[in-house]
Amino acid sequence: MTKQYVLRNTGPTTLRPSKLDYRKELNEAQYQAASTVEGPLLIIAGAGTGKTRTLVYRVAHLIDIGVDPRSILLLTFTRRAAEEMLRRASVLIDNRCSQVAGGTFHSFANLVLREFGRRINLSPSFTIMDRPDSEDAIQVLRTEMGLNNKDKRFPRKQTVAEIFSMALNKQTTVPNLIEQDYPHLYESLDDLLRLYERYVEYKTTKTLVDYDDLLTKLKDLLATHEEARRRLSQRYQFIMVDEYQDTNHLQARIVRLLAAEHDNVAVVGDDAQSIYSFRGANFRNIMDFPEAFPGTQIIKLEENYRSTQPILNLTNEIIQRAHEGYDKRLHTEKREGETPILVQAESEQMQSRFVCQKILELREEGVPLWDIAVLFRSSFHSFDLELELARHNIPFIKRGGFQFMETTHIKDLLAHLRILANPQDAISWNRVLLLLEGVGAQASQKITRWILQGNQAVERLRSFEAKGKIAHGLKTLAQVLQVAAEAQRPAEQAEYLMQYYLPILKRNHPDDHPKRFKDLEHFVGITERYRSLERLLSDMALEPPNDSVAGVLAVDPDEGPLVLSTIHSAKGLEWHSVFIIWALEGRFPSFYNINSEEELEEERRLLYVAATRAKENLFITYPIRIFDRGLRMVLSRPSQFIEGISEDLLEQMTLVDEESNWGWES
DNA sequence: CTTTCAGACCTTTTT
DNA sequence: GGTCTGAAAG
Repeated sequence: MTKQYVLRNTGPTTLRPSKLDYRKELNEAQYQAASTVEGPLLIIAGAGTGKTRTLVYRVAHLIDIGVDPRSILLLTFTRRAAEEMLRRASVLIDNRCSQVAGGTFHSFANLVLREFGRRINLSPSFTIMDRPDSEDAIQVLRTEMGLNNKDKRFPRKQTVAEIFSMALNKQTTVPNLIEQDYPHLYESLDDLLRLYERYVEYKTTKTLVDYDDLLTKLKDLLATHEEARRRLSQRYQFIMVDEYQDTNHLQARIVRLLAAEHDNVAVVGDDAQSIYSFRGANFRNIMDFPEAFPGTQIIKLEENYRSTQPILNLTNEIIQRAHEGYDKRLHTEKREGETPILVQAESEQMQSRFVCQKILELREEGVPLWDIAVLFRSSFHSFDLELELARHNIPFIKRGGFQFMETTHIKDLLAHLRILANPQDAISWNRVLLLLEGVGAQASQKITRWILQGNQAVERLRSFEAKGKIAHGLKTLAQVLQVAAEAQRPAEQAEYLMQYYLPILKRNHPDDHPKRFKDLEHFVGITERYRSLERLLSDMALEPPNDSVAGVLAVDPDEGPLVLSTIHSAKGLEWHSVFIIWALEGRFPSFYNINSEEELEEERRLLYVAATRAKENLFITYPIRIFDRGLRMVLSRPSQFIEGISEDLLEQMTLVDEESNWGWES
């Protein structure tokens, strides 16, 4: 058989004029952004200015002029965003769009490292640790090092994990970070540094990779292996990055290296919508882009197609009060519209009742539930509202905050699967062993060490000498893992392991195991979609299904549910009507983020992002005089971001309780 | 010595 | 609902 050499249609020489008739569909700036395909391009796109639309046309245009879809890389903030854009591009052109490489930086790093990891001594079968996994590892090492039974208090594992991660993402060192942001932990600095060293070593020996490693290792690969860099850069001839204001220096560096061969990079972002600095994101990345890429063309999209003028008047005012000067005033042709409304409620309960009642009214007026969203700063802010919605049988889904993948029982089941995929995964062994009766922290670590000393993990587990209950538990576990390993599909393995896990579930959660069981079944359902266990596990770590199961029981199957979301998870989305609840000083801005000007500015941008999600109606609500148990203080002032805004821009409203008129009744 | 259980405390935002 | 602590139980 003759060997074949595939000639690929990439590079500018094959470009031909586009047949796509998109000139009519885009305004001048959008058209420029979509059709400028070569060289570095910075698109500054205000909220609702058709940024996604522009990117969609850009992808379609590239393919239309003959670019091989496989040589296009579309980096977005979530995988769903990439999928959505490619779906829309497919409608414009054809299915070739599905061959475009797209996803988050982390998922892209995952793919590249599975392919090229060997070059930096990383086994391609590495397991991705999510944040709780990192915390578990830190916990194990801390106990091992005897750091928790000293007289001085050691920071909690979450804090430790956050410090380690932050140091990398903010491009600083642990000592510097402690000095700046955690001065109260200064006395633990030496221990933290030793722990950090152990943590790095631990991950390496166990073939574990955390979120930060994905980016760091990809950067290292590109920076130090010229051959890999050249191959990747030649493979991805046209690179696009969405939400560039929320990338950090590592990601910027990765983009720079990936584009080394051609400089064909288009980044899109809005400095006024940067809301991820807690993750090391820096909106100055946007400003610095032209320096990293000399000859950058800059295009600004300023016409808003989403919101009515009254909504824009308010959002312009909110961002105008920022100290960092964003020279941005969005305008729109959609002049008519309702003035946004500020609602003061007596109590949290009244706030929830108002939102429910108004939602039902909107629905009567013909606004579908799925086109309404309730947004909030922190995920627990919606707890009371969730109860109220349930009372009115209003179906909803909740996004952001604590996820279903992070619940104990799902993580337990997942740990069993992870052992099958990576028998070196000490974190999962530890978790799985702790579930056995009679096994605590000491025993589980001892057994884990024993297992990892050999190659045949399950055999090692069998040969561990134990007595009574423990011995029995280990035998059963070994047997179950062996049988599960022989199953073909991930779903069969998950189902089998779930059966084994059920008695443990009942024992550990006597009160609510039926509810948790439903979650497990739901999870097993998700695994049906996968043929490869490795792929399943990567996806669960990088792009977990992020809708909670709670509100899925829609009353009317034709009508999608109402959306409850943290503002962070609402990024890039839009709704007919938007409620922003808890606009209360201490909650929004969050009490934890009022210590510096930068933090406060980010909170303000967060409100800006939330308010610019609305197309027609915007309600901002707050309950007055609330005792916050967590903060142990009374919150009684509306958010500083909306205080003193003129009534022309934000109409004020107070709630009157119908029942209070019946005072004579009781 | 290790596990288990009861009670106190705290809860930002996410790949 | 989670984590951490201390004390009882194994």
